[in-house]
Amino acid sequence: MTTLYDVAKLAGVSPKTVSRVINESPLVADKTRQRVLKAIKELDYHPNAIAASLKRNRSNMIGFVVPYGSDFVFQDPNMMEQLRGAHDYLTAEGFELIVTAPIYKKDALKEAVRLTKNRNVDGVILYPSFGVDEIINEFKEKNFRYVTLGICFDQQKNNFVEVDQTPGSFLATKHLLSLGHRKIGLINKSRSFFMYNRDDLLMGYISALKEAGMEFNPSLVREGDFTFEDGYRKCQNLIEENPDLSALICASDPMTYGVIKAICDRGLNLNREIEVVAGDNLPLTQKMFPDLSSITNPSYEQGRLAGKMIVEIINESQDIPGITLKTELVIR
Amino acid sequence: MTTLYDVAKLAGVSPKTVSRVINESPLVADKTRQRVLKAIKELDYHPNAIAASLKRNRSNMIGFVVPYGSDFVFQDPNMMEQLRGAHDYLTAEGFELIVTAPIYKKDALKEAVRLTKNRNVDGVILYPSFGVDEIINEFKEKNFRYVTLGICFDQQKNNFVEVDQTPGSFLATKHLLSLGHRKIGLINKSRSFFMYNRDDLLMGYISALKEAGMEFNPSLVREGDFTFEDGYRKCQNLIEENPDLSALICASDPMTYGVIKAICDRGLNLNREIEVVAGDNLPLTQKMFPDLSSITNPSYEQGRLAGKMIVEIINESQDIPGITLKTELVIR
DNA sequence: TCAATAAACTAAACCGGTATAGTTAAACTA
DNA sequence: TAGTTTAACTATACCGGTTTAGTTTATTGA
Repeated sequence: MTTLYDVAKLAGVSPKTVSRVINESPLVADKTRQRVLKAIKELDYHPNAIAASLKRNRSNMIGFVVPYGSDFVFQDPNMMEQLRGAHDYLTAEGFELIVTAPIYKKDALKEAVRLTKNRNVDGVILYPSFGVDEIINEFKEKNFRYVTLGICFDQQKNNFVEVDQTPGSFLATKHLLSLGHRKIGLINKSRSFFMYNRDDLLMGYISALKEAGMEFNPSLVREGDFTFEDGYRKCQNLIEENPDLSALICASDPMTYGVIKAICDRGLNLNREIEVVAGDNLPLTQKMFPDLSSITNPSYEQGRLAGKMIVEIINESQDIPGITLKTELVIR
Repeated sequence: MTTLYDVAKLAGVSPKTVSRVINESPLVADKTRQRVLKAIKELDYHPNAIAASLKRNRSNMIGFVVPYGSDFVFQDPNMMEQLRGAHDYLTAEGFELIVTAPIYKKDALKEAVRLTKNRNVDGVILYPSFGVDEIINEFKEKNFRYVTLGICFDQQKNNFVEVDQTPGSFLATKHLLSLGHRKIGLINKSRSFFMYNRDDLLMGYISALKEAGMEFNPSLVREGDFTFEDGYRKCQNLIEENPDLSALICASDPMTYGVIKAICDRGLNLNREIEVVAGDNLPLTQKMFPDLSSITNPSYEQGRLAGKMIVEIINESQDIPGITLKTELVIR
């Protein structure tokens, strides 16, 4: 291993001067800089980030902690989009992304703490999940840096990037109503799943109905857990309880796939007999089912902004007001 | 920050003794250990992995480098499965996983080098891609640890976990032949895509034909780039050139989705008019198209074994013979 | 009983950078 | 010209662990 000292020796300067050259400090004369750069090249020197981290007390690493175990996460396209967004921003900014998916939901926050305390990550991006309140309190107390993908507790004002699904579901419902549909099902997200404390999707749905002077019928709504299987089940269930169902809005694309399968399995014609609005507008959905209207879900942007926000929080050493993104509707 | 010294002071022992307790060394008397553990608890002490890494010259971090940019990678289910396998093994073994997806293919290997030299990862898992020969040579020379997901160069004997697709495509072809199909299309993987130097999929296909006494017809074969779009295009193309095509084998599931779309778009009936064998047997495919036979692709296992192998290489400080997994066929 | 050995522990150097404080040389000011 | 300021650079402590070599205490053996 060649070290900074080897370079200093060869260039005939002090270690600090080499350090300055590496960090592009202006406090080095051009002649000296050239000499140091030459030595660096000659020795094929690469600075040791670990050593720098130790002294700087900053690792330039960000933890990305996802709950529910890897089999859920790495197969959930929305989480992958969020991860992708965070990855793209953070690597461009010189950060390394440590990804971890603890098997048990309740371990997710412990993981965030572990990464911060033991691994010295500069910050963590995490999902709302059970027991988050106390951990976030611990984070606040100890001045740990974090950004949550969604709101974790009622009074949270800072350090989150959430998606408000009201506009998308409002527009979707309105669109379906305008097409003449009167019995519109909704496969909502489960309230308990991420401890979401807002019921945006349902609110958008209800207010569109209200606007049209229609009554809200709870038997047209189901809560789903974001999986294919649950989309399938809940769709079957909805159709059985509401034989005159003619349209269906889904909270997520994996559930949409389940819904499509259920509709086909019942021998019904997708969109002709039951019109479906997809939940995320993922690329695969667009390609496989190009004539499905879809609520958009800005997962990639959410992840990107979470990356941006954590960097800001780190650099400015203070909390940042949360961001709320909005869903839209793509009519096809 | 409480440090090891604070603990040592409170417990009335030397720093080294605390270090021994942390690392579960047997060279500490039980009484002393208890005293130290009490002090650790009292001070809520967490060891600093960065400091330990610096002296140990080992970071317990593994780099996972994927080429082609994040939009491909995080949306390619097979890569995610490999990542998931590696994640599960490595985190269980106490390693952190740094994931990075450089935008340009050619940067993937530079990334691997950067992670090793600058970030001090203990090893990297990487994909075969262009220019890999020289980099692997550099890795060998400098004694860097690596495992490749596939074979990178002709003479590679060590440090890889690859999948031999011969058995799956042989069995798939045989199966289709046994059902009476005589014109069986193959959407192969592109040879140049990963610099695969073996043509296993094609070989399995050809040898099954040969066994059945049939002639190999190159116009039934297309190379695909693993995307939905290319599956769609190549399927259209195959059908146009071979109107009597009655069955089709796909090298991957995303391409299978494209194929299915193309078949439906032509008004043909999937499986009744053109029988399709899927390429990966991904969970989503199983759920969406439960009566599609499929070649299996042990991506998760491949990733897991890559994780296992890199740990072995690190611990034993020597190369490990490569592993070849085999595909199978699931008939549905 | 006392030397030899093993067990338990410690002091101080070290890993490879960065930060602090201080030094030297050149440039500027009155 | 002497005094002051600025630019460029250096010596050394430091980050928080681990390692090395050595010391003290307890145990064993003849």
